Amino acid sequence: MIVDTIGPSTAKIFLVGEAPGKDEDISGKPFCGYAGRTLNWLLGQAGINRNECLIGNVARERPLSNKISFWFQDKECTVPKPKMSEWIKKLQTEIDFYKPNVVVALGATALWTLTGEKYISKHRGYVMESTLCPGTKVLPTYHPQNVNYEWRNFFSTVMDLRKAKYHSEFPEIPEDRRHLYPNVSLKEFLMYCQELISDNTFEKVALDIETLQPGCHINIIGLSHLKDYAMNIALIKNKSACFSENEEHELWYWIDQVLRAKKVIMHNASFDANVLLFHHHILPNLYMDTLIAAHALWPELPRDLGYLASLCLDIPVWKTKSGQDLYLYNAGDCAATFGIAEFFEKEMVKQKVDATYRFEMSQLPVASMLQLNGVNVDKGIQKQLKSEATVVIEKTGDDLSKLLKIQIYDKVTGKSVMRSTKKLQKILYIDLGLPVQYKRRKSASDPRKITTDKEAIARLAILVPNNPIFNLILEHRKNLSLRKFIDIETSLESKVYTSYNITGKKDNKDEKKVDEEGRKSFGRWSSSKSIILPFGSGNLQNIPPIARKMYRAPGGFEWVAGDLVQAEAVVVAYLTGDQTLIKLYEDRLNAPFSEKGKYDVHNYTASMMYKVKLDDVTPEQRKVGKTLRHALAYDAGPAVVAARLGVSLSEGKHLKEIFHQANPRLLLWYKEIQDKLGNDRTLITPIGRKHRFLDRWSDDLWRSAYAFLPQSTVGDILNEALVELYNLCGDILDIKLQLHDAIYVWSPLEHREETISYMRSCMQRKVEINNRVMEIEADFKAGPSWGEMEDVKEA
DNA sequence: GATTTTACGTA
DNA sequence: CGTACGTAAAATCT
Repeated sequence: MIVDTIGPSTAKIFLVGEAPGKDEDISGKPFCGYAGRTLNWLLGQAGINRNECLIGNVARERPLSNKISFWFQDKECTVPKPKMSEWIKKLQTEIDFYKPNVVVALGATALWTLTGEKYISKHRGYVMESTLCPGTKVLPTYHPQNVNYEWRNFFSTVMDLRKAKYHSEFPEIPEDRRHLYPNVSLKEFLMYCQELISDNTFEKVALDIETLQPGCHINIIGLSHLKDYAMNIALIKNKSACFSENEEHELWYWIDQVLRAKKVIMHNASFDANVLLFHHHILPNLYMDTLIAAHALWPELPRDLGYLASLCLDIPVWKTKSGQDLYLYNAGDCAATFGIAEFFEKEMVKQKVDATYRFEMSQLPVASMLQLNGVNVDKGIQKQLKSEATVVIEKTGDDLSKLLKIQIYDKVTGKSVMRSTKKLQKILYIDLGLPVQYKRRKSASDPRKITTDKEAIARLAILVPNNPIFNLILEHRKNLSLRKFIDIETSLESKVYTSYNITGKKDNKDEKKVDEEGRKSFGRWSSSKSIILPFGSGNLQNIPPIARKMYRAPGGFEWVAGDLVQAEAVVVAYLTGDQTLIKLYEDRLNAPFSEKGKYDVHNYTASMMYKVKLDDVTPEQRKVGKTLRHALAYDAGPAVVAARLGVSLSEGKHLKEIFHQANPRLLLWYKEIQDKLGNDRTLITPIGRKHRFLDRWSDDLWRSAYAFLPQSTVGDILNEALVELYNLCGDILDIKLQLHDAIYVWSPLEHREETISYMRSCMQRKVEINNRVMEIEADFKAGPSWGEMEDVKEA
């Protein structure tokens, strides 16, 4: 059935979708099915009255199997079939006739039809001029059906529709008021700096640098003092310096003056400010990091400038030709950063996230210090560990070669077959005919995937007893993996470095993937390769214990670590209001060191589960208690419990049941979280950090939410401690690592007690949860290397 | 050569 | 159907 455009001829907004679906095909009306209901809801959120809009689709008939490509001649959907061409002309006529103030392109097909552009995620939120109807204003956003599939796009779509409502009041396409001065002369840039300094009406500047690899040498530096003004200058072109030493000296002098005199705004100061400090010894008067502000406001959303500008500003897309004119691109970034900062100042107060923002900003100095200081590697031990791993790899490889009668190593590349999933699948499941193992699925509706991961190999080892190959495979692969952590490049000072990311690293710079990847970012730091000092394995938060041995303290010093004991479990106890458990933790905290062993939460759990006295709990029962305490804080399934304990599925189910009987508050807490999510999809931690859960309403979302509160709370407590420790004794204590719930430092051998005392006073923080004051105990280890630390016994 | 998938390490 | 994170190499696509 033909589905034509409907709505009042006086409409200021014209909503254009893709093609009719099943319900539309039956009724002959656009957006009357599932997608239509979503559209109504989105419009409601944006304050738009559907009855006042023209609504239609590009295609007027339902395509075969609902695939829009049916109406195109090519897979890329850029060459329409004759029928489609007619419809496009019809749409053009309608727009020219009704003259709406704004046409909202819902989805990629409408975007392409109206503007000739592809990639909806790159263009959404940006006002464009229609190429189909020149002079007509187009605002692209996601198709409602996409919002049904990708719930995280709901927020962006509502923001876009709000912008559309604003733009529906007038027909004019806003002109680009930005004055961008890319690649100016030295004289012009110096004048700009000097004017900025002498004019006190401008108190803020935004800064953005571009750098060359390797080494992150600045080749472009840009400044902006207004949201529609930016200037930049080139320092390096074609690998050679643009200025003489004296000229460059003068340039940096004035940049330094500006960055001291003004409140400086950057997007990702962890990078820009660190490069300025590392290469030019400039310490800007940092006022706002828009990356951190975005994280405080919307931790669940992308944080790249292009995305943020689409939400906060009304400017044209400037990232489309990023490869072509780096100078224009940089100037656009500077101006956008300035504009976004203005928006964020107000929005953060409005959303009451300024405390979270200030807290994250306070973490920048210590994160910066940790990145630039690095961690020393003992080359001798590195070599020894590498050869030990190699011996195991070769031995297990040879044994496997003999047993399987195949060549384990590729003679040309030297690579092991055991790392190739495809080849190993063939060996195990086809050549040997072993039972095929599948990956544990996230949801029962997901497709089953064949796997040869270590869980699968371990299962095979049980299914096929007395076959040595499984252990050999596991041992072989484990050491291949371990060697990757050991065999790393260090700097000339034998150091490795990491970049600690306060907001997490995933920033989805890739426009095509912008709406795919999960963005959680619960407030814990992540650790990734430093591009300023690219030495080491990058992430220092996932080094295996054996590889930690090569990180040794220098003569006269030792590693000291403070660890928040069972931190997440303690937070869960306070959150669930489990009074017995809380008392146990409090008693343990207050007990003298020698008596702490009496207050063992896993013994207690086991005694409650098995209804036996504390003293009668067997080690086996304690293990069960420990496993369940951990797994069920995040609502693990019976299969996982069973697998972890090596028992049957029914036994796993039974254990879950008796655990919940013994800990009834946990299930109530789950329910409480679900109810809170039901209100506004938002949770707030005891520290005051907010997170919205935008994923599809499911067990998955709930489990993620259960994890959020304890994980984020512990992360924040530790970072509060880290900031305080750095501010208090950063000059006398050498802080080396942050591992989510632990802080590692180098301490002079003779000052161990003082070090621990400082660390304890910073780490054991009082936090109010449910009208009780929680304090998580810290315990301490010390030793010559990161991998050889022993508990510090205290009197 | 670029992108996606698989596996694996930590808290 | 624990969560979160980042990296490397293989597999796959263009």
